[in-house]
Amino acid sequence: MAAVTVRLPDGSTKEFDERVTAFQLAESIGPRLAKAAVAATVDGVEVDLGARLPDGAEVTVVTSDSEAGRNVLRHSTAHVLAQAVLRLWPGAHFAIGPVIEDGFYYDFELPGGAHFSDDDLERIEATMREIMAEDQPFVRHEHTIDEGLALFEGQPFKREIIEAVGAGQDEVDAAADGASAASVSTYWNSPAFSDLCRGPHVPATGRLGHFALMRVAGAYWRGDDKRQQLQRIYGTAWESDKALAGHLHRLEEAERRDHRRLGAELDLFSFPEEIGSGLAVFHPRGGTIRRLMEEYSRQRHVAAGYEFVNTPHITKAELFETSGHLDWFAEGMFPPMELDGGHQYYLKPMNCPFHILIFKSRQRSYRELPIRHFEFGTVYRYELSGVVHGLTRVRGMTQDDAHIFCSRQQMAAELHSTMTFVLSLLRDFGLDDFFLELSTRPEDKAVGSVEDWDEATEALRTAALAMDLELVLDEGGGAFYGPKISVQARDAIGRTHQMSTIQLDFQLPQRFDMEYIGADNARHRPIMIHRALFGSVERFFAILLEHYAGALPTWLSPEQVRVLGVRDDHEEYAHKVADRLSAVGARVSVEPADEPLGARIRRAKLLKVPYILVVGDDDVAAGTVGVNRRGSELPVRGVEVVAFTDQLEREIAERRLPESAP
RNA sequence: GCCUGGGUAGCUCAGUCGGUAGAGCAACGCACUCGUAAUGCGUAGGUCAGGAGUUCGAUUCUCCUCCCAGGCUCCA
Repeated sequence: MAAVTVRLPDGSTKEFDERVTAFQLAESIGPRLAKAAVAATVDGVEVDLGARLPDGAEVTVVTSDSEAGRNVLRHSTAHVLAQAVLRLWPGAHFAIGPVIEDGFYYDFELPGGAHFSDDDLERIEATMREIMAEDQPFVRHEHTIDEGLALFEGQPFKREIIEAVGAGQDEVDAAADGASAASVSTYWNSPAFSDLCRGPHVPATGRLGHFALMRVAGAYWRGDDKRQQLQRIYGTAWESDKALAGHLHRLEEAERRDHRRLGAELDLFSFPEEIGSGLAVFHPRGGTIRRLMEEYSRQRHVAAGYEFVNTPHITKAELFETSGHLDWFAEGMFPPMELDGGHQYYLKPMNCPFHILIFKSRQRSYRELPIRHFEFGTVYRYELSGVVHGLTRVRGMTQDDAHIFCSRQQMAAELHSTMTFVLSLLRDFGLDDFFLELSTRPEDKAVGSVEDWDEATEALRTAALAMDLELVLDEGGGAFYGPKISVQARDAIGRTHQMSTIQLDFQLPQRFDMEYIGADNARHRPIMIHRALFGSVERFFAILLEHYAGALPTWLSPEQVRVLGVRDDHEEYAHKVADRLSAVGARVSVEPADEPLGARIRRAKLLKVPYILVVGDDDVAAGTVGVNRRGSELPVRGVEVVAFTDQLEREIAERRLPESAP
């Protein structure tokens, strides 16, 4: 047999006397690599370790500690999950079991309409460990469509996937499940179990084991809410117990930062049941933070040439008929109220039509453009009960909403300055890791000419590219009336959040017959840009809270300094210090000495107050304070009041951010 | 809206195989006057989410509604 040469990622080559498997290649390179190997790529295609390598192939060994390798582990673990469920519930149907971020899931339908309970997860996990102990091989087979259908007799979901392929439909989706136009592939583990799958898989189930089942949930078959609901089990799998523990720890960390938990602990906001789902009230501390966010935003908007407007919360139905909202957004709106002899009034879900009416209140000249109307506009949306979530998905929210009306010639410059403005504002709040997403024309529900869409999309793209940030394309993700750019921010623990949106709109100006008089004395239609930088104040609040784990920068903290006297006869001095700080605009409180100092310090720490000042005999005598700064190990004694006041004043004025994320 | 799991004191939770409930923290009172993350003792606090049904009797079983969590679908 002819010698075989394969090329490795570092550019080197290796020769063999015969066609070796990917695993043999790994072994020939080193035992550690062979041990870590879970799959390989040959000329860019992922294959099993057992695959024989063709001559001249470019081969990469995929190891379990890479993202690709973990995905192989997760996919294989998902198969074991399915096998365990079929072992425990004979006659169960299994649907799909893909890899997702940090884990996997598998969808099932249990016989007799049974459902998984939390206790079942433990049983399933135990059975999975048995299967792993059995070290069953993953053996790949290719089948024709008919063979596949026969093999999955009694498994309607598998057959549906295969049938879709046979009918020449849905090829792309089906390929992911192990089917291509000509054939389907399966992985055989034991006489009792094989699964439709594209692979690759680890060589045997003994290779797995660092996994956990997380939860059960319902999920629609094929994600379609018209179709039946299946039982989904979520799990996670990693290359080692250490990596698994790390993941579980990250989940705990995220839970610790959960804004709903922090909102209660820090006494910021609540959702009284008496008011209704998704409707928040902000307590004094939360209200202070909101006020500070809004005040700073207002200040920046004034400087950026926005004008402030105010509009009501309800309106006659006709306004939303004109805007088109009742055609395409009605299900997102609260039902109408009937008033004034049959007139229907709606709570507003968006502010745009109101701002348009302000534009239209008199004739406009090109000399006025661009006109930028800004409002903290409170809107109400009837979110389905299952989607309401903390402050991030609510039924009543306040948008930092503005609409820019400009000429086509001004559009590019406006987009550019808006983008610059957005990023600058977000950075001032301490978010600095961004990428942009460009959402283009939705195929099925777009209105307006393709030329308009193209022009608008290009204008957005140009503005986005000028920001020198990563730009991701969201094909077909735009609203029906225009394309949009959204700013995505990564927070302190690496999660991404959609923040600002900048949306171009040719439609509403037309629907409302907006116009201005140009230099040519003719009527022209303005372009409209919708933009919200926080998105909603509530949501931005939640993101900031989680980003800082509740320890907001001093300038945003509801209570910046708490002064504690060591004994109650230090209280007079404590108040003197507090007055000095209040005089420079700081938010300060003094707590009486009715508890031991340690307990009072603990309370202040739990509230994440940036500065705790302790004053005792020495301080009264010397005019100093003891400074216990949030995040620092040791307090600093004997700081001159003037020196502390000066540095605090500077820190607030500069809106300084915490030195390191907490 | 759909699926699963929940709702017991202000918070975190225990408990009742159907006989109306308990802890820790918090609150309140008294004592303690203290130098950097929990002082001690005491008191009060619950239509066991709400409603209906079954039952001699329901916080417990059944049904409905509301609210919450995690998903699905949707979305700022």
